[in-house]
Amino acid sequence: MGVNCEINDEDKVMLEDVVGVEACKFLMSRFCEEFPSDFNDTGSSDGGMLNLQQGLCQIVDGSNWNYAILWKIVSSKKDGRSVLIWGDGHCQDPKVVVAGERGDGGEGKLVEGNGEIGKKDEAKKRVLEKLHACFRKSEENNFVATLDKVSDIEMLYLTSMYYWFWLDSSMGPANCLTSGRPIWVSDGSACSNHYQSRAHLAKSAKCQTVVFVPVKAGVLELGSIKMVLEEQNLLQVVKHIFGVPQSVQAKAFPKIFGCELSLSGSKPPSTNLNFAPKLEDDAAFSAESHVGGSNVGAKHTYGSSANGCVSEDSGKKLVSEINFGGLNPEAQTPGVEPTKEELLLQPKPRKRGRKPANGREEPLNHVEAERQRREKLNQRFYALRAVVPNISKMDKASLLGDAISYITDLQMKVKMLEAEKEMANPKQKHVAIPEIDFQAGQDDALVHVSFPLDLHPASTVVKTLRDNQVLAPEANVSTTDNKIIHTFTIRTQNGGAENLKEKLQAALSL
Amino acid sequence: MGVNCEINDEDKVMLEDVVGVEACKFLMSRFCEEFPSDFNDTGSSDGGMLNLQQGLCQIVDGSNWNYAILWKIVSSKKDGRSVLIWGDGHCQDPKVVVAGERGDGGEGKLVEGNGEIGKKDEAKKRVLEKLHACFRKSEENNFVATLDKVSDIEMLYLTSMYYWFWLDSSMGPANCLTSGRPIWVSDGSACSNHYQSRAHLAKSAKCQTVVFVPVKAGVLELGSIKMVLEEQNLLQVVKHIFGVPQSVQAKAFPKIFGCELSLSGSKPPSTNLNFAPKLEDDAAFSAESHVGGSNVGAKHTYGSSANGCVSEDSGKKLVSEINFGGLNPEAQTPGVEPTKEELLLQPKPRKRGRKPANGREEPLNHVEAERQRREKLNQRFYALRAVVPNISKMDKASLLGDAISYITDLQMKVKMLEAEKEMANPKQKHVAIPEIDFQAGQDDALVHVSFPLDLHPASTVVKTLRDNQVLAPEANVSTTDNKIIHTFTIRTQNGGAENLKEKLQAALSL
DNA sequence: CTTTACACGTGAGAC
DNA sequence: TGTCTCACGTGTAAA
Repeated sequence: MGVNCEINDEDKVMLEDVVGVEACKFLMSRFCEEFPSDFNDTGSSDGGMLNLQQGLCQIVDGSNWNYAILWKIVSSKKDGRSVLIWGDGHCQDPKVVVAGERGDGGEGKLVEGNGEIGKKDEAKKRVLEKLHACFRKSEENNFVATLDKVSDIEMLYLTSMYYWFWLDSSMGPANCLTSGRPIWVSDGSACSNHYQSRAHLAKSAKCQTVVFVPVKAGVLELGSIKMVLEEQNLLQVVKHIFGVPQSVQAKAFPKIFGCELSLSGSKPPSTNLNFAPKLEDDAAFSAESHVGGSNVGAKHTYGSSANGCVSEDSGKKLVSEINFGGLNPEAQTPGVEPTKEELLLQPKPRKRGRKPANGREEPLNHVEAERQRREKLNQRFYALRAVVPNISKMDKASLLGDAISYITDLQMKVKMLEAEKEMANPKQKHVAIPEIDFQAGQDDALVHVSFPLDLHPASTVVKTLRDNQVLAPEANVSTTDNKIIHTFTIRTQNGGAENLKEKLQAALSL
Repeated sequence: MGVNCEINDEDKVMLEDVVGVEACKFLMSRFCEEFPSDFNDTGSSDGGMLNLQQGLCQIVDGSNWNYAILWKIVSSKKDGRSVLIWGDGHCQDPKVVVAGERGDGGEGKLVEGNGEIGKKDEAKKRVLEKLHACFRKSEENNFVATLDKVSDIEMLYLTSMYYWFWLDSSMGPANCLTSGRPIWVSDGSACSNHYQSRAHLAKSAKCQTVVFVPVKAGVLELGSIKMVLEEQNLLQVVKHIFGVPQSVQAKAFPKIFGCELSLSGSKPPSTNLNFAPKLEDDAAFSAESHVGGSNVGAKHTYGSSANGCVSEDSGKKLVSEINFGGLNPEAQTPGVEPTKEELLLQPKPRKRGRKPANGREEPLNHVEAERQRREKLNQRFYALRAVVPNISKMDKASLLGDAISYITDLQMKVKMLEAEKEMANPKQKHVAIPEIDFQAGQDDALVHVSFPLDLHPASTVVKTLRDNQVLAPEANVSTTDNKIIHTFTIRTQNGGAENLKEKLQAALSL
């Protein structure tokens, strides 16, 4: 198509309008930066999914999820810095199903396509074309042209294609990877924090739930416009399909260990100072040594980044970072034996980054369990907040109160509606036909059936005729296969019946 | 009436049936005990409400409350023991409004009275008459005879009239008085605990909320069949109308102080032992000295009976004992000066029953405030539990999850029902009359109106006729004022139309 | 024994 | 400044 990769002011305004100011800024900066082309694909080097697309479909199709994106972790050949890039994805929203892959673009399958493409859709398409032109090599075919209509979910999904992240964020996929723990957010406003610059797109798409799961190749992102509650089951499935990250923690981010340490004790400043020397050792250890096969990363799961690194952000309260099945064996099964490698490499520091209070090991898991319990509970609170409208105040008690009155309101509403329904339905066939008179003659019979006028479908006709002083006390009814035809023979001679046809039609169309 | 005050076995069975086994037992025991007639009316001695009834009406009428009872505290002239007796009350349920006062019985105003008095109502009336005969002096007129129908709420209310309590209970009005704190329970099952032997009556009346508020003259009890959430506003109003108790704590119940102490520290047993000696002093102090005018009772509010005395009862979790406006000035305004009397009488023990951690006073109120916050939150949880059906597990997280899915379910239900309603209503008048044919002649016109058979009220008739191989392709319709009469002339000669009348009636009554 | 859920006292941030 | 809410670590009790 005739779209070049220069972005003029007009383009920028359109871009800002469609993807939001932040995303525009982000994408412009990405455009200015050199695209990281010198990265090793660390994920696929040791046997990643043969067919990512298949796995993604398995997760998304027929589920509540509207899209899945696999952010692939790759590391620079030069300095070893890691970056998350678009690996693959799958999108499915109520109306449109699109599957896209980075290499060959994507094929848009249109389920519903009315010819009318709104102004906004046109803008979306132009933005996608522009992005494609700017970020993709020219030999890649432009799949955008094949799309008729771009839903908001699709827009979020397709724009994400041009994203890539350094692992320096305390939010979103990067944080998921560095913390090594899944992030499950099912509150719209909290989602925004994790969509970061994609927040505007996510909001437009009405995304209510976003989940990041650390997997072997990087991070799997799932999004839904529904509110999907935290579900360990799904995490297990994801783990099964996409594998578990070998070494969860990032290779060169001692910062997060610092963060983890800073929240270890109940008084962060002092304990942080006390444990600072150990931090360096540990960071060096995990930066250099890959202990293959065993879950060394589990050692770092105690310090939740939701409590540490994100601490200055108000969004911390809205985030649940849950434990990931068997990913954290120490927390799940506390008495587990450390592996040989662990014993070899760390003979002394049994629990890093966390003061065991009195030297004994037991309360540690207790603390962690309690932390998780709290997080789960909070997650439910945020979820509740999402489904209850008219929250008076933001505190929990008010929320519960509002939820209760909302529920009782709904119950009443349902009761009333159902009562109405019950009243309406049988009345039509029951109350409407109370009077039947059967006069049997010799060879024939007369059946009189009497209906209340109001409930009779012909009532509007009769009433309209009466309103116009037209007398039609009698009518003939003939029944065909599936129709009943009332034939009213009326006198129109004494005037007042002008435009009667129009009046009837008007009355009937009400 | 011809009801004597002897209770035979038959009476007892009826009594048990109507008021429940417990209430029957309680009332029988009360009947055997001598009614406390030698009590001082401590409440009215220092200027109680001039017109209690007025205040009770003010609280109940037009509100969600179905009844209000003022339990008056009176103390024995002999031994100083206190008892709560029926002071006054006001009852208002959806159907019946009754106001009763102890002295002159009560006047029953019947709003709705259909002449049909059921067997159960008869039993209720007989029970009330029996109770009246047993407990009231003969000169009091029997108001029961004036009642036509006794609702369950009324039954609870009227039976309560014959109740009186020693202050030795950890539940209900007695506990409210001894603890000096309002009790607000808006969970049906938890209500039972506080209704004590009246539980069966309360359950029959479907009482969902019961509130006890300590007031000047004793304890105000409010009950509602609705779930009414804790509301400080109401407590303030009650306080304003009925006044604040002068000396909240009971005169001779060191037991509750012991209870209060037992829960003071985080390790009940040890602290309880440590503070046991002090207990005796304090108990003696408050038993002997009436410090008029100041809120000495506030000293005792830390030990909440909901946490202490009731501890072995599972109902403890279902009870909220909340702070009562200015009733607990220390908790509300921490820096308040102790009164002279307090300083004189207790020079040393600053905060009884609670170790101030580090000697400073500030965290104490903090602790209390937090306690209240927790209780409030829990109260909401129990309330939520009450309105959400199908609770899978009893823990909070599951409760919230269930509530959320219940809400979404309800929302969907409402949406569907409303959609159905929208679909059904216009369809009846809109889709049913799509075809109208107007043939205007010279002096007359023919109006053909055609309906789908299924939506026509006469369809059952037509179908029934068809099913019986009766041909009636034509019928005559005549319209009267508010009826439409279809007259079908049918041939019945070729048989198969036997019992046609019955068949028609059967089809129409479906 | 472990697991799980809860309430408590406490420090901290928000207003 | 106090007041209110929250999250945290801890003790405890039931499963």
